[in-house]
Amino acid sequence: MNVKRLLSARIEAALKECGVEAPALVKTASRPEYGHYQADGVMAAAKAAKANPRQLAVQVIDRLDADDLAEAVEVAGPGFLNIRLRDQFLAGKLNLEAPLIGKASHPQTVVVDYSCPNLAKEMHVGHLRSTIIGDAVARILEALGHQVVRQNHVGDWGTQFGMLLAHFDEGGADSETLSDLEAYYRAAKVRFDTEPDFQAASRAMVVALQTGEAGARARWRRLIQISLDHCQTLYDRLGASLGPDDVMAESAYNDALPEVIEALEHQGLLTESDGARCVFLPEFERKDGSITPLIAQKSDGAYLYATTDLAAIRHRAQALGADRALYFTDSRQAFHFKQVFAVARQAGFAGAAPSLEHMPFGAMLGKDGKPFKTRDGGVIKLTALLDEAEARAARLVSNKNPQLDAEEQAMVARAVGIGAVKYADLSKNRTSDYLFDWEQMLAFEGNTAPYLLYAYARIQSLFRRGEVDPESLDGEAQPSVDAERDLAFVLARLQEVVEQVAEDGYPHTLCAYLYDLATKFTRFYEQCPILAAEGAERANRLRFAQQTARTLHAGLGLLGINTVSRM
RNA sequence: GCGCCCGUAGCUCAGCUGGAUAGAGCGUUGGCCUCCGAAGCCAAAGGUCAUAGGUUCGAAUCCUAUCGGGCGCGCCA
Repeated sequence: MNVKRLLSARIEAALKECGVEAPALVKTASRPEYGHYQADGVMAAAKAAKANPRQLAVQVIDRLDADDLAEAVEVAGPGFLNIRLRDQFLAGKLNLEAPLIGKASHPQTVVVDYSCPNLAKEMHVGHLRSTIIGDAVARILEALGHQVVRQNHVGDWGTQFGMLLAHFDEGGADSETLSDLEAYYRAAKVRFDTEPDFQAASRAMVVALQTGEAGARARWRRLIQISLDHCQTLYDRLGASLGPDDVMAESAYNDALPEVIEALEHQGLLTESDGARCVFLPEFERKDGSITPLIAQKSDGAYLYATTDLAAIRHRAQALGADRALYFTDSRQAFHFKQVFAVARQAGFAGAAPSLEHMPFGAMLGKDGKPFKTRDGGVIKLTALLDEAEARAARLVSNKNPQLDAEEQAMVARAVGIGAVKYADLSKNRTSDYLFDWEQMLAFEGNTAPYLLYAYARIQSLFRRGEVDPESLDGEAQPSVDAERDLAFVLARLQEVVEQVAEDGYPHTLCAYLYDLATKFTRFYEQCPILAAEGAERANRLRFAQQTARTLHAGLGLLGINTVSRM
């Protein structure tokens, strides 16, 4: 149950009885001495109603029906409502047999467009953000009972494939030597830039591909399959919930592109400009009175990615029946999507639904604050990053826990290393630019995945040592001392945090929540002996431990991070 | 030139539709392992929230300008 929403509803009802319709603006209290939640909406409501905020606050409390959940609701300062929850109410949220996450009352169909690498190249660190953040949001939406349709809109079409296929064709490589896709791409690029004959062959190959010439098509299929397999290996290694069925490549829309143009034409949206067919929407007017066009078809007749994106929107709205379509791409494409979304609405490709939401993320910068590149101007391959992460974690594990057998050490190193990389990315606000730093990305202390995994492992260790079967624990955890109350309050907030992320697509709030949880648990653990306690107290503290373990496991699971019982 | 995003502690970042004394991690300093795992805990130092105005009972948050950074802006994706 979403406690925040429950409180908001109660307070808004009370406000309404006072003759004011206004949002309650409930948030977790800014300071612990203010209680659990605070409602700031009364002040704004009083302002709008030209009433005295403190007087209105008193009236709201008089009419507030919250005795079942709050032990105290008080007016403070200029008109804050401070709310302290009852221990009993918190305990009711901490039932070991109840599901941790409640389903949405109105399940939606949500398309999540993420990862989307270009198949001409190897996946590199730049693909992490879309893949990891999109995956977390997809999992979260699913956990809330929404129907999620993953769409891996991979780039498998366009001029650069002509180059690769020509290289393929001229004996520059065969499928066996494609194990290093990046090197293969670079080799082809060098030839393209230096050999006129090769350049001509490349262009011819594009034409052959587009006209459906059988040989070219066959080679193209082989090439993208190799690349897709490479991606899948990385998805599996990363623990991304993407599979072959989620691939909806650009080329899949090829047949729909003429229809898109036709539809635009039919609605009088197309204008020819310098030979290209464009859509000029008044909302994209510049200061000088000209309009930034969306180019739907080039002067040579070729289509562009805007056209493909329009076709994709039509597919998502009409064939997939999406209520929402979320796009996890970098923020440089913000204007592109703004245009495409506007044109899609105008053309009727999307009606009232789906809501089209670009979920942008910032650029990756180097330590110097400049756009990130390696010394030779290249990029760091994803494989290399994950190798390094696992190697560092393996050293640490063998150091800290040498008694684990080799197989378990390797398993733990994977969980810790991969988890650290993912968490480093997930824990930051996605919209800000991202500073790539090995040390920071592979840190194992402080607010990191290993810290959360460690808290979880300690709980499992506790159960082992106490010979407690956590599955056999049942009932509610009852808080009675402050360390327990603090822990209980965090545990009770999972639902509201998860719902928040489903709405706005910012998984870093879930990370912050889990870190807070692990911190509160560790304090509880330091202050409240569990196994040394006796009888009902011991049983109760074991319930806190188990509820924490369940929440950590579920929360990390939503982020796509696996827990380990020993590390 | 126009547009979008950003500027918070030495470093990396939070700060939720304006709200109470701006918070974490790393790093630094000092404590804590005969005590359920020290990848941990406790404590301390550290901030004119880029700058200058404005709106407001109240501004890191909203508005304007300036400085600084990143990114976009008709036939790449």
